[in-house]
Amino acid sequence: MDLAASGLHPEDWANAALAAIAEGGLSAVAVETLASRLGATKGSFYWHFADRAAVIEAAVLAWEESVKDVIRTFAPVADPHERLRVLFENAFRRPHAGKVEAALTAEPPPPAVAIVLTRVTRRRIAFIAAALREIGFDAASARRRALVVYSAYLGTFSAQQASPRSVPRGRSFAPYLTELLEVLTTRG
Amino acid sequence: MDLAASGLHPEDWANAALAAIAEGGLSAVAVETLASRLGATKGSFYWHFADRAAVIEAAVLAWEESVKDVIRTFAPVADPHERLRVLFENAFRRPHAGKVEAALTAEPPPPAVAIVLTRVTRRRIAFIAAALREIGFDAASARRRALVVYSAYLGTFSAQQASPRSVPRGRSFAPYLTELLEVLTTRG
DNA sequence: ACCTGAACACCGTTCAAGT
DNA sequence: ACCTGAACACCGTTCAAGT
Repeated sequence: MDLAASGLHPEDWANAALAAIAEGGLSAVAVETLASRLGATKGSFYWHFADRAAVIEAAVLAWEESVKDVIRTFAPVADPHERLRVLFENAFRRPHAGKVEAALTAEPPPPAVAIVLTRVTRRRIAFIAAALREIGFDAASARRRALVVYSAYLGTFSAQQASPRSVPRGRSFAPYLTELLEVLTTRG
Repeated sequence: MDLAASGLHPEDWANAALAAIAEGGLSAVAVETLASRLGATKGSFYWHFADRAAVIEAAVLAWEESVKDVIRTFAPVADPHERLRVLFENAFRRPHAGKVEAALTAEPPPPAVAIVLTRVTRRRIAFIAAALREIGFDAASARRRALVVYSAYLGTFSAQQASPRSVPRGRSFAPYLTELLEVLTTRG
């Protein structure tokens, strides 16, 4: 395929930026790197975007769409326990799982990014809280537990990054996830 | 106090760098910013440190010492439930709680930083796991739960950063922490 | 409309010169 | 031993010029 074919679209830059964030964090979003990866020059980049911050915002919007897709995919699962399990199994299977979230929460983000990040976070917590209400928790404790579940989800990636050997991987991950969900979604 | 008094020590730079990380993430560690904050010049910085990475490493080592202090402070608490509660209450009270962890896990850190980060992570998980064993969990499930607890701890900061209004703050934080610890440290 | 390549600004880094 | 200030390199950004 001819990546350097004339006619690069903004989405091409945004996707390249999103991939860079997932692999190396925000600091990996370098205009020159993106350009050479797409077979273009820095000047071309500045035709499509005002600055580096703009392509990061576009990348984050693309990320939001992928999150919506995931939620749309798993929302139809009837059993709420099962719904949460497949949701998290899917999430943890991805090679760069949690990298975008980590990159965006590492330092105070620019306002445009913060807005998207907040939207995604609320949508996810609401999705988990809804499942917990179906399980039988009242609204208030469903919200509190949803936050614990989501925090444990985010934090597991951080812990994995911080000390890979401390976090179960591959074959031994399933029992860990089972216990995590059992503990957090069982009514006391 | 005369910050610009001649005789800046490496710890001065390291502490300034650690404060910068806590406030604005790794990208806030700018040699020129540190220098002007200490009333010195960039040239002075490069007398004490080989490069920017070196002061970041020194900052992370200072952070590790503060973590050790915290553990030393709370280790004597006899009741393991109480020990965990005061540990987390203390952690969440700090203004820049979780910022260093977030900054260091946002992207693959340089090897020297990764080593310290792993050390701190393992020490913390071991400390929590020990409390869970005292509570009555067997070694294997104490380790699994300790990881969930620590992940929830880290992730709560991320969620807070991502969507402040989604996370209880101030007066309403105590009940959230109570539920979190109750759920995670109660034997099924 | 879309892209190139050269130029400039900023900050990390070096270093000769000062005390 | 410790620091300054000027110089250089790198990457974000601009822009005149090309197709």
